[in-house]
Amino acid sequence: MFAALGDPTRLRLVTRLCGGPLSITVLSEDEPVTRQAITKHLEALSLAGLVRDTRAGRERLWELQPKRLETARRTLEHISAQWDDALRRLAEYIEEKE
Amino acid sequence: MFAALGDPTRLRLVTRLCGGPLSITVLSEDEPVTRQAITKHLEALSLAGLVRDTRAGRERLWELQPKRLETARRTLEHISAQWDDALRRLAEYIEEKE
DNA sequence: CGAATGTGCAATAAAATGGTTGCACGTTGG
DNA sequence: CCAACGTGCAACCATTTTATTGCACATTCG
Repeated sequence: MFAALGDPTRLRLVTRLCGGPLSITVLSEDEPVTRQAITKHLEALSLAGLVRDTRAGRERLWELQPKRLETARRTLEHISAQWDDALRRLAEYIEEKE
Repeated sequence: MFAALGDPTRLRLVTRLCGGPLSITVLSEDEPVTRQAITKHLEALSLAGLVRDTRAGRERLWELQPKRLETARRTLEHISAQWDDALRRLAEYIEEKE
């Protein structure tokens, strides 16, 4: 999932989808790459569980699926917390030594 | 930075560094790839501002630099928040319509 | 109906990525 | 001192990723 958000184009797509569902063509308009490239990026995001698509006539609408964002956030929090612990232990160790 | 955390080996390195600074050789011992590969991963993490290195004699110690993790977390929070807003607006819109 | 629109699929090309080997160089400890 | 250890650097290879082009298919609207 971090890999999915790691591409600048995909991160941009995610932020644009914050405003609500959009079609492939609309998403392509403000990007410097072709529609097909955008499709592949959306499929990558879908594989990571970050977005999902709905068919509406001849359009394919993509929308955010923010549950996975929560898990990513928790992972980062976990790492931060562990690091804080490590720092605390290190401080205690130094104090003990002196 | 999401790209930096996107590689499984690098994410593993980050979690291992939660316990405190470690040298390249030590980090390589539990990984299936060569020391040089680990070096490249550490440099990628360094470029993203996630870790930093200190020289200690002939060793090079790497440690976490968790400030950037905070900004990443905030980014995810921001995206989640925007999405919540969008959902709320959508709900209001539908209600208004009926 | 027929043209325009929105999309899907396949082949391909170019670039980035992840990994390796081989060797050189500084540091440390007996 | 010198052998072992920890690291740096460069060349190189394979795979994956990113993006393109060309064409086909379905849907909508005048």
